[in-house]
Amino acid sequence: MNDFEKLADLLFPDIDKTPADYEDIYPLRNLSEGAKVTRFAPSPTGYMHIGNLFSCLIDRLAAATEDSVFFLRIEDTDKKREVHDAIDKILSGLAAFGISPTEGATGKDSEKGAYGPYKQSLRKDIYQCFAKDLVKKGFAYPCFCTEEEISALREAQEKSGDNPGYYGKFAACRNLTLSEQEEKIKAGLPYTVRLRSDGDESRRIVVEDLIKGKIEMPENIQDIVLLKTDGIPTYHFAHAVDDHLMRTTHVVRGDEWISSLPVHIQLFKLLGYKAPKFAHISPIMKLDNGNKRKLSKRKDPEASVSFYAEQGYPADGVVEYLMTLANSNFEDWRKANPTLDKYAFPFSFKKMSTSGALFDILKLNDICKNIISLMSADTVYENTVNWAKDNDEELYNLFTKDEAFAKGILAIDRDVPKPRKDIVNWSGVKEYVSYFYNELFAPAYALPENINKEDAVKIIEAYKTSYDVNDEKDVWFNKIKELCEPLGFTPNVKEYKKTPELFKGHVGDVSTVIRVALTDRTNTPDLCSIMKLLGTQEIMKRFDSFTAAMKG
RNA sequence: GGCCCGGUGGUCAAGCGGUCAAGACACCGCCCUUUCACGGCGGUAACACGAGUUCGAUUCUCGUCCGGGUCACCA
Repeated sequence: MNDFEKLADLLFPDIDKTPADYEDIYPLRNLSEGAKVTRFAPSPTGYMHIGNLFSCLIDRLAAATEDSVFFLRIEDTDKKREVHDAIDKILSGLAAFGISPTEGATGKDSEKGAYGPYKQSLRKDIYQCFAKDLVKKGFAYPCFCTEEEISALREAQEKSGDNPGYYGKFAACRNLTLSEQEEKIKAGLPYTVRLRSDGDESRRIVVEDLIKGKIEMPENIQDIVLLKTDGIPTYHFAHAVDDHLMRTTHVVRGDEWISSLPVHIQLFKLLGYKAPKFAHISPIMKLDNGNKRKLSKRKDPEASVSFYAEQGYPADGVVEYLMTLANSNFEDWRKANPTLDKYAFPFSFKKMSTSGALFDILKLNDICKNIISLMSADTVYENTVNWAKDNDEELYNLFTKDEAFAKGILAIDRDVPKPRKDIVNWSGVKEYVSYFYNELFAPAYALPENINKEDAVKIIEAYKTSYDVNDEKDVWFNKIKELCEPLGFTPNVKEYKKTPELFKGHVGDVSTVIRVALTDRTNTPDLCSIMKLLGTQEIMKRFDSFTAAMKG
């Protein structure tokens, strides 16, 4: 037994499995040609960033074939940041956007799949086994430096102009003798397990990134921490071990990870495994004082996926917007296939942008408008009620009190070849329907400048006598036209445009008066439909209030 | 500062040595029209800069500038 082997046993006396054992426990997956294994691996902080959703969506999109695997792994290696029901939050967050992993964590203490456990905190023995193996081979060693010593080292390096870090001649614990190590361990000193880097700064690694293309960087020379003092691995080590054992084929992650690629490549090499393919995605940015920056958890509410739920954005709209950011040809595809499932879209890593896109809420709005315009009134109703239940009690009560009435409002100019696109999100529904409900209707009656109050009163008084709620649209409109001439208006818009000096206005102005009297707006959807919904009694009541207000 | 990545209209972006430099959102105008919306038609607007390579550069190379990321016992 050599010194490395003795050290390994000293460090990990209880670990008796070998990496080969785990090879047998987690065999190669039986995948057909073209199938991929992707994973979403968040840390359970209880917060889901729009960028998390984005990369998760890419994972889902990449794992498109029938037997592809898309699993959820919980990276709970930092106990300081862990939040209580974070896993359920992640799961319900994904579910809200219609994404469900095919394997991995399914709840706080549950999971499915043969490559688990999928919670890193449950895999301690596995990491230690691989760490032990590395120690045995001389690729890792215990480091007894304290945090104070490490930060003192960094300060000294900053002063001397050396690159900061624990490496080469600065790696104090790198060349401890076995007896020195043994002494410290027996004294109970806490230690981390560090990589004994065999990297050489003058050599370069080359990675063919699926999105960015060829990435070339100097080899890693840092003796990075593999296992923290509590025996739990750092991200780097867990990533290499897990993604190998779980047989991940494609690692999709934010491009802030590119800088640690040399470490990861080195780890896979030292462990003796083939590295997966990498796809590093650009962050979603925002313009701030003329500068681009990543959407920030602290400063930007729209950075959190919960923002979109609170605002009542349809989940599909958010996902489809993200898809246009992923592959801009998605828009064309959607136009050509308006009803196909979005996951039928032929996603391509190559078509992903290499630079960070600015988040454009206007574009999101447009996509959502289109999606909602294609929904049936019933669907819009259901979604609005669901949203209002948690976010707008007044709207919820109004809508559920008379379901048919609410659906009637939403049905106006819907289910036609060219539906209206007024609704961007469910929080906007209230404003859209407000004049239908007396609880929300507080008219100020702002008439357009070209119509005076006296004429307005005359129009309404005349119209009151002829209106019949049973009139169909053409009869209804003819009655409004008939109002025109006796009052000095013309039913003929073209005639008015030719000789405006002969008239007080045209039929459009007359309708506007009726519209204002009834809705206090100059712009609304089809007035005839609105009036049928309001009913004769309410109409007459509103006409009276209007004329009273005009006279008073 | 070291190391990476990036830079086409206001935004998202096609492009991959020869194009009048697509399209979408936003904006403006016109048409349709009882209002608004929808829809249709049209418009304003871009290859960061400087050298090279080439008959020819948005496209290839180098440099400059600008932006972003990263340099933890966080992921």
